[in-house]
Amino acid sequence: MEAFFHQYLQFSRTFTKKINEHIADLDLYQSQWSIVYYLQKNKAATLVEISNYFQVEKPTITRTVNRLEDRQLIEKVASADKRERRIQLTEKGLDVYDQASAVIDAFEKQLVEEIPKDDLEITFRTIQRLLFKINKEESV
Amino acid sequence: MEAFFHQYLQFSRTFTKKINEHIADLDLYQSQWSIVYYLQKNKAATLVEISNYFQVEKPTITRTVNRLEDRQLIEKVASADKRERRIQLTEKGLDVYDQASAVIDAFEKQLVEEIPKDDLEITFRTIQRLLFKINKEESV
DNA sequence: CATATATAGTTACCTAGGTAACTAATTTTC
DNA sequence: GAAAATTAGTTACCTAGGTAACTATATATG
Repeated sequence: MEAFFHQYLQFSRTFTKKINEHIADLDLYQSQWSIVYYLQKNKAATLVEISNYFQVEKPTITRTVNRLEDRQLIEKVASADKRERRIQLTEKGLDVYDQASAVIDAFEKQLVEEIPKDDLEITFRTIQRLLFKINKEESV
Repeated sequence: MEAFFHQYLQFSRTFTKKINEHIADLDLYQSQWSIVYYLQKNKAATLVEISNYFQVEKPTITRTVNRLEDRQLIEKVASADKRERRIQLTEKGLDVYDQASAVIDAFEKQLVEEIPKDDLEITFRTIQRLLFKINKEESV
């Protein structure tokens, strides 16, 4: 079973690295892209919503969002709750989304193109089950 | 297809986090564990051998190996080639291996126990194919 | 054999994940 | 309605991935 998880992490590292290479022209990184992607799909969101969606801790999200804000890819949205930091894509952010989206879609499609649909579905479902199981684990 | 890779990375993050929690008592981290594991299986190795095996860049390996050396879990092995830094586990390192190995084996087994063997095999093979494909990608 | 090239490893610095401890605002509870 | 508890986000600092540029040694080549 060691080999299974070893290989799993191997692909994860390589995949992230390649995504980074593909969007380097846009001065974007994979983790930044994932937030841009989320904001395009969800229009506006708080940091906690993003944190929950990706199951990534808040400080990590804070930092990445700050970088997107520095680059003016996102902007603040008014909110009744003063604790919240609600954000959305700017015009520039949408533009970057469009460009990155094309590159990444092509990359991902090309990656899976020769793999049988059934195998991909089983793989997806298996990872889903692993994810469900690992999330049920009590925190040690 | 976005969902596929999104979920893939999700599990990867959570898995690493849980491994870290499980071996925190041993003052070990997942990446340190992976090198300890490699050295137990391969007796002695150079940093380049480790770097190639995990497909992780040399500076990352240097740093992690330094931490293992600081903790006296590894030691230098004589080498004819003066450029090389050949290392192996110390007694203490072997002891930590035994302890971590037990914890991690149990964790991984429990994670996959309810998943059909066939599904795991297909998943393994599919990731293997993805890995092969992504490694063939010319560097952008 | 002297020079050029390749290889092993390190240093400096970037992004990205984590935890712990904190502030400020909101919600619950008494 | 005041005090307590919860929630949103930040700061500081840890490990872990990356690239670029470097040193030192070993190997190839003319």
